[in-house]
Amino acid sequence: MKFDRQEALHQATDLFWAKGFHATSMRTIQQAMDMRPGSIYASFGSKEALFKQALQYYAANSQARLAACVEQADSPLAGLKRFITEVVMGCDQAPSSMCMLVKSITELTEDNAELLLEAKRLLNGMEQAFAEVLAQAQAQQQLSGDVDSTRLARYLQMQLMGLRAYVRANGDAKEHLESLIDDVFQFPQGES
Amino acid sequence: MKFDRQEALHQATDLFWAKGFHATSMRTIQQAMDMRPGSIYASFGSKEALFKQALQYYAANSQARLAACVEQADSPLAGLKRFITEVVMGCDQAPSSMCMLVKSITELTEDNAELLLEAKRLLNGMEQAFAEVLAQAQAQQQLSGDVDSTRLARYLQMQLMGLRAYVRANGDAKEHLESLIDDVFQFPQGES
DNA sequence: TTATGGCTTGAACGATCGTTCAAATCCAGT
DNA sequence: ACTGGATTTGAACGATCGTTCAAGCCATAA
Repeated sequence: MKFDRQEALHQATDLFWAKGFHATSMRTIQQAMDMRPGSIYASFGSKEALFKQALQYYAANSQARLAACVEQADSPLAGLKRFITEVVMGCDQAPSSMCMLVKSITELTEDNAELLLEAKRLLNGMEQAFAEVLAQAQAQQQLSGDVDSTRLARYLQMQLMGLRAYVRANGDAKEHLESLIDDVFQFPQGES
Repeated sequence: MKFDRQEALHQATDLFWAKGFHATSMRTIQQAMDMRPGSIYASFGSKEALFKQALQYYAANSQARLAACVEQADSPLAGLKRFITEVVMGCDQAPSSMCMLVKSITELTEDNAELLLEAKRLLNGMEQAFAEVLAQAQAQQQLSGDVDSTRLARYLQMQLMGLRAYVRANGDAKEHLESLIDDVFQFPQGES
């Protein structure tokens, strides 16, 4: 039976996502992966390197899910809304209700500067993906071309961060989520 | 020279705030407090107990600063806006740009259930303080009485979470902060 | 069957973790 | 100056941390 690198990385990602970088020990990772330390270090290098690859794995997955939503839906905007709804409504079944990238940026300091930078970089990639979908919506006249799609994406990202953090802090807010999502999708039209 | 419990707790709070619970070791706390382990354990009990008291110290401070803003300002709403502006604009000089309560709720899991619960409880207290200020504004007819001040406070808290998390993830967003704060203060007037 | 080369194993390393406690120190009351 | 109780000290504990590596295992080629 050959060792499945992808599956092992998936297990590590879920663990890191749930417990964070510092609270996850290599011993629990060894258990979750069903691998011995030597093999893990041969495949992934170190705990930091493994975490970095987990971040990348997570980000790639997220972007793929956004792309799938947009492709399946009738319009870019409907796809985006569906993605956000799925993320927010389903986040109590995920390893953590928070985005793993945001959670990592929250936890990490300059003591792990490289990991912090990578998480920021990947989160920026998500924001750009949002911006591209919004630009698509503008190209199809589903959204006014007056507003800057980059600024809209930034606004959207901030709202999503607030939403998920709030759910994490106060889980019984699920009753209000749909109306909050509707609020978020009434984009601000003001200048600046 | 008598040992200053308040000052020691302040140092510990800033350290926990900056680095989080798991990444802060008792040894660095001993250094920051300039105290030996025996004294710390005699005064605070354990690392968990110390962290809990740090959370309470932080929350009390935050509520006091909100109260001071409201008292100094011309109106409750102006005070609230001033508080939020101060928090958001000054958060790059604080130990962390994130609220310590939110950061703790993000980091902690059921492995430290008691700390997680306490952080949620204290954050809820902040939300209630917001709601009280908003109710004051309604009583003075500065804000429409049609909307539920509790719901408005929840919305405000979520926006503030998003704002600070976004600043943490993308520090060069400060140019957009004022307009974002203005957006936040155009409360949603829709039903439920 | 045997030799070879790469992968897996798990005991063990030094460092650091949170925590304890006997000894040293301090200070108020006589 | 002396004493007694409270406080402070810092060495040391067992546990666990991330990591290493010699030894064992197994599939393939001769």
